[in-house]
Amino acid sequence: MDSNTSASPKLESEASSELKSSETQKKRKMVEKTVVAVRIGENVGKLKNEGLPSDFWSWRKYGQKPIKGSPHPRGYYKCSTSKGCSAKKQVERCRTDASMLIITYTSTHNHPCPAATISTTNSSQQPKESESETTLSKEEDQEHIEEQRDNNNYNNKISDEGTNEENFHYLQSPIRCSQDIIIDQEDPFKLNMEKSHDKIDLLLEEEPLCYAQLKNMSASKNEEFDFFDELEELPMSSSFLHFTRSIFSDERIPVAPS
DNA sequence: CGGCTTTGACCCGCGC
DNA sequence: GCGCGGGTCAAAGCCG
Repeated sequence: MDSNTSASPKLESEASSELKSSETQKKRKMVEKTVVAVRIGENVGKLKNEGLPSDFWSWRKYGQKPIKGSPHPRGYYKCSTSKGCSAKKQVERCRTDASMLIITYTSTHNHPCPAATISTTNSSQQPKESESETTLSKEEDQEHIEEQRDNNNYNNKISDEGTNEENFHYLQSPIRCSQDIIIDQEDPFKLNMEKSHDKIDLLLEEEPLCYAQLKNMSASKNEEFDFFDELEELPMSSSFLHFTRSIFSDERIPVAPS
């Protein structure tokens, strides 16, 4: 009887909403979250979404909301690569550092990475946005370096491996780093892809590595909150991993003057 | 014409 | 029980 609100145009959707709601509710508590911090810097405004890095997937914005305590609104994106894909991500700017993007991935893709597909088709050609393995070599190298640096400088990973069933692994924030991108992430997608596509594994070959490293670090999680202090946000439990060269691979900024 | 972004409204969970 | 904040939907407009 509470459906009294027939005045609402959403009544109809309510029915379907119900389903959705139920799922949403559940998800709200148990969703897999992957938090990625990305430094955008001058890329801002250059890229599609305010410098929002485009990963392997294509996303469609379905909402935006101002977040209390944050001067910047949070954008909500759904994976538009595949119709049935329930993967989502939230993009917001770091409260303390506007040049920092905090991307939170939720749910997993139920389809192979488009980049991978392309790769499979044209192993020598890669999508612009998704950096190519070839390029990866370089970036990978850098990333590794950065990662190591991270490991060295910050063995403070916040993760409580196991604190949440979500498998969050918190990494430190890059703000201090000289590099532009930093990330953290759990890799639900990866796992998914790995299972289905071998090639994808190639693209992400370094990810698992980082992951392992991170895991290692996590073992020595000590003053993880140190970097938290820097961010002062990200109260959510998540995992900081590294992410993507993909993002700015195109516009990435040279960090080390090798 | 199709897809994407924008924006306002609605719904739900959580804290007080 | 109420209010707040966050997340999602859907219509309208814009762009390629």
